[in-house]
Amino acid sequence: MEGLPKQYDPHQVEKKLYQEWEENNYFAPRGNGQSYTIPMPPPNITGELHMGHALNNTLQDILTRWRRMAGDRVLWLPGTDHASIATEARVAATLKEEGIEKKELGREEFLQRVWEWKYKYGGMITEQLRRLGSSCDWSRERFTMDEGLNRAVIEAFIRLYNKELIYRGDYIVNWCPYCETTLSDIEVEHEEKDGHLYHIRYPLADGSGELIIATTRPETMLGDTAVAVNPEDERYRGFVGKKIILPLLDREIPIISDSYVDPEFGTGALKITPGHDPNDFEVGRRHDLPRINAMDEKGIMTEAAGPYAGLDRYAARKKVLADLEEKGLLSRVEDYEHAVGHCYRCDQEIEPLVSKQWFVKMKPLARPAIQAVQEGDVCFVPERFDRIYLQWMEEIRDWCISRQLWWGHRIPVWYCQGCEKEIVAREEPADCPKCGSDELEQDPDVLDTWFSSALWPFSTLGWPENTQDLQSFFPADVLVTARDIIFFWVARMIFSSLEFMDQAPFDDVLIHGLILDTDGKKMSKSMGTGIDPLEVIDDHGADALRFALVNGFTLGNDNRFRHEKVEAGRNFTNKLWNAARFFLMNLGDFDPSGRQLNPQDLPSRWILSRMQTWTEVIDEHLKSYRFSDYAREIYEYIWNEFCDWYIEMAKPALQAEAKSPEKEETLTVLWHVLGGLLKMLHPIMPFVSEEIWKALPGGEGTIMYAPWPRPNKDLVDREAEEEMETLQSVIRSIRNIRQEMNIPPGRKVEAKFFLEGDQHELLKKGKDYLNRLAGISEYSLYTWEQERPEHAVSAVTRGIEVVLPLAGLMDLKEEFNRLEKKKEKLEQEMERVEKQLSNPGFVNNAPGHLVQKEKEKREAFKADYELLCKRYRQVKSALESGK
RNA sequence: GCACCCUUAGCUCAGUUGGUCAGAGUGCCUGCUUGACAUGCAGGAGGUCCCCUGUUCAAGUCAGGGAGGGUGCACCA
Repeated sequence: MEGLPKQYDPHQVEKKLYQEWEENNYFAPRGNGQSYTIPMPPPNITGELHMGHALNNTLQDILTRWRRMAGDRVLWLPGTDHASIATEARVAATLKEEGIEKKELGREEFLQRVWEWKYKYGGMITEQLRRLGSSCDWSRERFTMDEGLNRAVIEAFIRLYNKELIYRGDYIVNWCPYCETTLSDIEVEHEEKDGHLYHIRYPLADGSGELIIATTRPETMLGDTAVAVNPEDERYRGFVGKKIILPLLDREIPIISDSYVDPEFGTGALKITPGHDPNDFEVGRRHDLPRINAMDEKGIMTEAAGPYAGLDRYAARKKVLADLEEKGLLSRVEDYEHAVGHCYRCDQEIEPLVSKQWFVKMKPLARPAIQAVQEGDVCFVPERFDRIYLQWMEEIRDWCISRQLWWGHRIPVWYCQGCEKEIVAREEPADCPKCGSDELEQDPDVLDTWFSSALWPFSTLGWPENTQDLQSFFPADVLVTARDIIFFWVARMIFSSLEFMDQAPFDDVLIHGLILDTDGKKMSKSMGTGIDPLEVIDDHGADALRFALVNGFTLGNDNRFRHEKVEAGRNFTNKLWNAARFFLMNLGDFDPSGRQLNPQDLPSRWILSRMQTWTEVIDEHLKSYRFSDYAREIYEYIWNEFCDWYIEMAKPALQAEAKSPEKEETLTVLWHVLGGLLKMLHPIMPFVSEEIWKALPGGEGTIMYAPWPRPNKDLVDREAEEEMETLQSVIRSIRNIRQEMNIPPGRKVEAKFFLEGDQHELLKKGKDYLNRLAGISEYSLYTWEQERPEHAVSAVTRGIEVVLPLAGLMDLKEEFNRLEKKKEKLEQEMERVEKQLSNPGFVNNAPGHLVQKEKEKREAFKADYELLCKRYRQVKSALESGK
């Protein structure tokens, strides 16, 4: 084993281990423990692994590996999402580069190409997830467009349709003229834009005057069918019912009154364009106004726009303004900042447009979904996200689900060309059930991608079939996802699951924030500020990346990515690697497996006792999803307790050449503790923990199924912990003195300890450790009362006065100053304790154990203080007499 | 406009239900080729926990107000 390299090299390890895990099918659920399910948020097939994915999947993997070791029958179910718009746009763009237009290719041929593209590139991200170490069950991998999921989508559509929760109708929708499809409300992103508010004169038909209306979008006036004023508005009361001339087109339109109009805004007169504004659409419905589509699907003005027909919307705006100006109808232009909707995929301005679309009626579905969260069937972690969810759910509007795209689940509706009957069916019907015509045409549109994602927690398990998997693994235990997807996905899964499964899809929803760049900005591919997780893995290994992503972050908050954190993670893997190396180098032919733990020496009693605390603490953190605490704590146990203290203290016993009971016991304890630490580390650092595990005696098989450590009360040893703390404190005091006195590390010194009788034994036991860790060659023990040497440096801790006689090496004056500082500090602390204890409010109201604690503290301080003062006086008088 | 988050050491951030909570990593300073590890070891310096006012025996921690930074939702054209 001495062949182990001095530095841990993840490249040698990660690929090999992952392959082994996957080949052995370790990721699939096994055993007959209780089931534990996590549905993986399916990344888009167009996607490449970014830091968000890396964080998201690290968290899921931690839970998965932890529960698996704890004995659960764990299913972490992976897959990918077909992402209609993104994929269609991507493939269309690729074709365009070859000089092929999507429309020329035709639907069937185009879809053929998309599938080809999917097979070629769609698996890329799943390969990348493997590099991260994700232990999801690839044998159950699903794709939102695979056959089973398609069945689920059609079933869902039909059931909702039959309950009249899906309907088709003419409504105003969000339209992206670039993608040429509708978008749901949440797919529109509002951005504040500097624009203008144009005040336009509309002359009255009877020539008796004019009204001035204000608009940010003058080109839409071409579709105006009314001007509205508030019924309460005195200024315009006489105008209601009159006709007004729409400038440029000279169309006569009515002046109506509607309380929607805000008299305070602009001039108080509002142009009404039911065809191109959602609010105006509603006004139009109330007043039975005609709807004019002045703009088409590409944002080009239609025939209805008269002379402006054929212009695109931006050109039309310019021309409309120029013409108004020329005619003197533009009364005023003011700067105005307003929110403009943009397509979340292509970032083009969206256009409100009236068209015939399919919608899901949301109110009846939202009600139980609200209840589920209110009643705690679904818990958001952190809790505050339930308010965000509820607020959205309570104000939800109907969901437009049809998309004018080819790539996606085709809407299972056929229209009879003979009698116009609408036929909803699982399979293509042969003829119309009403009129018998066989001329049927399927709706050309596909469904919103999120319609299929909404079914993910159960469609992936076989629904609508009542499969074994569905019975075993539904509902899921946890969903881990990013904040920006709560509405798109989480909300929709909840109401879909309640509707189709009659149950919430998962118990807990973990919401994590974004990984920001070093400057605290959102990482952006186009800006080049993204950091590629794969590069980080190449440089430092997946374990280091995982650790960096989890350590020091709070669930739900954004977190800056820093290279230093990855380096810290890498250093940690290396530290552990070398601790293991040390153990293996000392192992010889010793086989610790099967040996009883019966620790006699102090460090062993101590570390085993500490380990019982670790196992409890770590488990608690994981149970409460405190990933950061888990990472920090395991780091601390390994580095600061196991490596810094236990290994160092184990060295004397191990250095004995011959086999000895001490040596064997120490090896047994080292083996046991190291194994336990590896297991507790495994969820977050799966590779290095497995690699070391395999090198340990008895480490056959995989750490993935090594039993999760449980606390053993018999090994808890408070006395050992107390004694160890004292010993550590003494060693630290000596190190401190040595450093301050510039004693070279190699130089051994002599010490005198002044202490109470019951501590003599401890110091005697500590001989080897004091020698090794504090450089104390010889020492002698005295009682508190005995005489101290004058020319010496001293420190007091835990009732022990450490005295290093350093005549010649020290300056008495300096020592005096040192003591004075220590004395002052101790006085301050004593004062604080004294104040607490003399406060009747505290003594009477605080819990008893806290009062007790303060009292004990007071006693301990007092003892130390007396020692310190005695020494202080001695040095002081020595100084004075020396003058 | 409404809601939420953040403000703690030079930097990046932890601090569960109020009671050693003033922490970690990194950076900085001082020593160290100590036979696991210089991706390391040892020691050290660094903070009005944004400000104000309350509640309490006790407040980074709770309440109210304010300042600065960020995000989401909704928009009156």
